[in-house]
Amino acid sequence: MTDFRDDRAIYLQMADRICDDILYGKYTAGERVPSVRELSVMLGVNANTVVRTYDALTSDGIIQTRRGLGYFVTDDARDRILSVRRKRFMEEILPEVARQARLLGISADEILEHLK
Amino acid sequence: MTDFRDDRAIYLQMADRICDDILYGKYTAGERVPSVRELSVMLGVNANTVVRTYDALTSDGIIQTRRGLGYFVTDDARDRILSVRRKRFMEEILPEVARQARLLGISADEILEHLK
DNA sequence: TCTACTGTACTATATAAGTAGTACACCGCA
DNA sequence: TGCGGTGTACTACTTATATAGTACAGTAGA
Repeated sequence: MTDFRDDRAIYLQMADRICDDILYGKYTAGERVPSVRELSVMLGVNANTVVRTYDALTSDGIIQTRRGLGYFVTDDARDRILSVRRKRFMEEILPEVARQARLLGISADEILEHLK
Repeated sequence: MTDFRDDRAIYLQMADRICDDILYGKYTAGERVPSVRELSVMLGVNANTVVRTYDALTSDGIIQTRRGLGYFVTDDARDRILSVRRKRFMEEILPEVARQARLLGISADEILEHLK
């Protein structure tokens, strides 16, 4: 049960990591992701929690299941992730960062300093 | 029960808002914050949830209680909040934003564009 | 003193999240 | 065919959140 935040559901954090890995190129289209039991051991998490993660990713069209074989990355997984992530980044994360910076008296230049 | 995210405990989101209000200057040092029952009605939340929020803020030294009177903003509340927020902003939020931007192919200039 | 507010402390219920374990059906391969 | 790995579907238990309601003690002011 290593390095998971306690302020967010583990199965959602795991889903984000899988998506990160797909963006990084660790898992490519058509490729198989670790099995439920494999990943549960790898991350020290219960198998049912992995199932919840894969269920979520499946309903988002990121992966698809082949009974008896495993879960596989869909062809448009990368595009779907990029689309959702970009939208959230622009419409939620950046505005919140701007608000926090204003509240904390941190200048845009100071922020730019730390973005490299 | 208006505008609370479902990915984080309500009592923690409420605590963040109280801190925001203190930074904004809505509540100043020595000033009284809304009573448990008042705030529960204002936000459409159960009174026990407000108690949890105020318990958390109390143990963080942001507010202090006077039985029969209410909860009051401590003298160093603002400093405490700024300290914690700045640390988290610099060490957690900004690095995560940088990572996301790199992953999504968003340039620093493009980010700076949205920070105003 | 009385009243109306305050914090405080309970009990009870419901749901989500996570863990633990078992069982069964499907698939590829030897 | 049999075996091992796979997804799938359960039950059971625990904890954290959140709600609902009640009760009691401290405080200020009429």
